[in-house]
Amino acid sequence: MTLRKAKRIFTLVSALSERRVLHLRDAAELLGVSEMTVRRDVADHPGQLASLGGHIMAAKQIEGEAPYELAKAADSHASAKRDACMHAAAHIRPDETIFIDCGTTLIHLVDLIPDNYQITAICYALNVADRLTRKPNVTIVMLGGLYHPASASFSGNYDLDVLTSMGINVAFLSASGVDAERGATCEHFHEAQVKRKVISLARECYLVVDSSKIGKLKRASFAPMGAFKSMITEHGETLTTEG
Amino acid sequence: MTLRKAKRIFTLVSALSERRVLHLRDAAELLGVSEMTVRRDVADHPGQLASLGGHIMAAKQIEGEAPYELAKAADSHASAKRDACMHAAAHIRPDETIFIDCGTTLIHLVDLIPDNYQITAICYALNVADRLTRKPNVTIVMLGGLYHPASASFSGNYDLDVLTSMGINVAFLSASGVDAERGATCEHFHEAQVKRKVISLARECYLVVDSSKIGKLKRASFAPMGAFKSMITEHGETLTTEG
DNA sequence: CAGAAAGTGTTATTTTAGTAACAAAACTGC
DNA sequence: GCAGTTTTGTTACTAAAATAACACTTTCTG
Repeated sequence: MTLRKAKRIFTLVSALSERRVLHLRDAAELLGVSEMTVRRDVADHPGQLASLGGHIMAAKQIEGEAPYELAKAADSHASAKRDACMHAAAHIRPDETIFIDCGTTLIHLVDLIPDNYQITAICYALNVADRLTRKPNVTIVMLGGLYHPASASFSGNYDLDVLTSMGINVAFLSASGVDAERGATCEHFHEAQVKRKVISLARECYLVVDSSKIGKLKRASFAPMGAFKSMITEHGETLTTEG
Repeated sequence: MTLRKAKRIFTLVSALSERRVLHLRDAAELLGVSEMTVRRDVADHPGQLASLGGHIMAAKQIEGEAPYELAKAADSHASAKRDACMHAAAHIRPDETIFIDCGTTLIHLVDLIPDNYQITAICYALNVADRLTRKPNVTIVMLGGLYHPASASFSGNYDLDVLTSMGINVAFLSASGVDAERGATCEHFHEAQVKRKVISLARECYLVVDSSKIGKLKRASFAPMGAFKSMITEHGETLTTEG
């Protein structure tokens, strides 16, 4: 690839980081080349650029496998997750502080926060934070640390202190495995650490999962079922036995 | 709007949360209506859905004013910022730990990190973190805290301790104002706090700005020019007088 | 229940996007 | 500088998308 062409690609990618879509016509003008050349440039860089109905955009924006690695399995049971979150949303109340767990399940819950609710939301996953920024009246508190691509989440001891200094009204937790005997489990140990801390601090905890998780057991255990006020799936809310 | 139509919109929005784009044809089939009706549905809900060359997608995905408020002024001096970052990129070395400041300038620097470099990157802005996740060999450390939409950055006292425990080889700082006498300044006080801490810890600090910032003075002062090894603009590197 | 209004599907038409083929220009290594 | 290659632009063509017009159906209203 020539230097000139590489420069064009770079200019395009840069332009797309500002304006999300660019019409072929405008791109051609921007680069000072013909539309055909832009088409060819885009076709030669399927990893970075994509063309869609005369417009070009960043490939990541349209390829399913989005910003985070976790997108791989994201779509599985998506509608069940969404339905579960619709039930969970009933526990979101204005002027309260909520905790939103990582994973792909609770993303849907963020979308369901009413725009007029004044909410403080605590999270520790990049995809959750990103989604929260679109809510006009939500104050976001993020727990930082080392990034884990598998769950787009962060881990760090320092931030657990932040949690202690906050009053959490409602915590929405997700899990990769739910077992009546052995409780809720997840894949990553650093997540379990955060979950446990949150559960110990929050006034109400809800486990939000799609029903495919029931009966599964994963490596990192973080809570017995009794720790939750209820388990919420696409079928509705189930009070946990301990009450 | 009829209930039927509302249901269709919901189905569409849901489908788009899984697959990012949906062809008109597929959408029509999914909804069991004609393509024309889908077109009309999309046209009637400009806030949620958008059509682009025969494909429909979530409006937010293509509307410029994206995830962060800072997108508003993002494009001003974009090419100058990019050029400045190309000069700054010369100071990125493999196997080192770098700090990347918030703002729209250093986003370009992230794009310029070579894919084969094993880098640890510390940041405290959502847009920077998001961009960093696309780099295959970068370990990300994020400083969390309270989210500030204006700069997409986080602030919190807790996280400054994380910095102390890390060895920072190179810090890339940005600024909204650069004044030979009064040094580097920015808009937000919480940013200045982080910047100061980083400058006190890093082995090498570079100020990366486009030249439009020179001569300007903003509210929050964070360092004299001598604190930086050099100032890098689109015109290249300028050694600061103190050396 | 009649009439109006809104919603939907079909067809025809215009516009735009995608493709292919070839010629012109620019770059490459002698 | 010259043969060969690559890159780019132009044109003509094909496929697809956007629009408009109209007929038909459903829903709403009094």
